[in-house]
Amino acid sequence: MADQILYVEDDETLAFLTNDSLSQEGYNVKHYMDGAAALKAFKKETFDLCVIDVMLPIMDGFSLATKIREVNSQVPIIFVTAKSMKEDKILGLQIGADDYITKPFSIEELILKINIFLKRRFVNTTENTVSQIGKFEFDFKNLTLSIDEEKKRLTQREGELLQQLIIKKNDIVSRKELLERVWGKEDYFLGRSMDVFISRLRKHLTNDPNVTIENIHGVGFRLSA
Amino acid sequence: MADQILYVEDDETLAFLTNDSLSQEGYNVKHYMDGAAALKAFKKETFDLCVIDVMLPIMDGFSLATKIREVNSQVPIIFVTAKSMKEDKILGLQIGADDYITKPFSIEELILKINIFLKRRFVNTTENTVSQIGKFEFDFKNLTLSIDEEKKRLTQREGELLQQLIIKKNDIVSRKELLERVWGKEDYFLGRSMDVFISRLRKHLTNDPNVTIENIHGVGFRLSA
DNA sequence: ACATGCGGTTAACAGCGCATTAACAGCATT
DNA sequence: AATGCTGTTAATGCGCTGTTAACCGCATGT
Repeated sequence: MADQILYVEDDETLAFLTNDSLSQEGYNVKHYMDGAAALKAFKKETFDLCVIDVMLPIMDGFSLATKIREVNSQVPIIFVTAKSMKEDKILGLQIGADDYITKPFSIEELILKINIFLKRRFVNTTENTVSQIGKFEFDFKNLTLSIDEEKKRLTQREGELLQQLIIKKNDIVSRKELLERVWGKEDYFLGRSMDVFISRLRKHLTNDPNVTIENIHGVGFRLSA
Repeated sequence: MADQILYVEDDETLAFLTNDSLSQEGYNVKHYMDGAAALKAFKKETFDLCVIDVMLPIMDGFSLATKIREVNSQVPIIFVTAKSMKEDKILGLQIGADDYITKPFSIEELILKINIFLKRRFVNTTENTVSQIGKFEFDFKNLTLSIDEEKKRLTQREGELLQQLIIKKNDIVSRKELLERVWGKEDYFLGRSMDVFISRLRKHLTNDPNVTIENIHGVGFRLSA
């Protein structure tokens, strides 16, 4: 799911360019020409980050930020200031902006700033680590494998290996790839070690006969559900 | 308790001025002339934030940041770059810097950036001072743990550790994360120290058998209720 | 200056978990 | 049939964990 960005800018040419670049970066950008429209949108949808120009018709950027903060005290806000004016910066940051960028700015710099906040948030929020595999529910973060109200605990290695197999569910994963991703390197003994773990995983997965780990001779394994 | 800032800068005049301003702001600034000295200090003491010049003798700012990240993946790092060099910025931010500032910078701007991070951290830890955990009621601010009209007093460290476990109730928290959040950094002895505290917490929590701190071998702990 | 108490750290040891290794049986491919 | 690959179980041993107790620094009180 792409991160949704609220972008408020009245200069149409700049907005078009920025919107384009951010979209190419993989963000879902919603652009508004004035603060009132932006605020209305913010109240209806959820945004992961806001980029707001300070100089705006109808409602200026600071007022908009204040209104946004009333609804949401967490969402990161980045201000775009027309000139380098120290007082404005301070005012904006006190309102609860998290950063600002001065026109003219390079699009790379803006992307960097956006990434900083979205990366940080990603660390804080609980990543979706639960995958469904047949009748099982596997929680990678908590290393649990559940089926029919029964919950098993896996070890770290078991979990990592299962995770790798699930990522390529119904596809073959080569021994080499598994070894590198789970153990970091490959040699003969680690290979045998992995076989032991495959064996244990199979035992863990017996409760749903539709879920199987099959061996592809000389190549690797395939988890199918 | 004043926030402690690690400041690495080889230009003595600039360092003196900055140090002075930050001290007046109420920060406890420790200044080092080179990366090696700074790293040594970082490993010995706890810092709430780092301000690092990129151009340094002996060990450059990026290398220093990398080393710091090995010990502590959480502490905010602000880079000071001599020129506006895009590649360097990107490199620095990928290493795990949280922001950067370009020379020459106004001291107000630096203070603003510092405040953003320290304020943010503050916001995260102060909300929700009373939490319910099983039959217990834990008041983080007052460091009290109550059950059935019986009230126990916890120590500061016990409280912080319990708080971190409660925040991720029913989820695994890694040893690394606990160490960084409660002790500010990680090493072998602090790890053992933490085990002692886990042991003490378990003793405090015996009155409700449904509340347990379980160990996830080689990973961390999980408080379940 | 000397006790006292408190809280956090370090030391020491017991115990256990789990990845690895070994060993052997069975299977696939040639 | 021969060879290499895989499945499984069991043994081994390292490293992680639980716990008690001693220790140390610091603040407070006498």
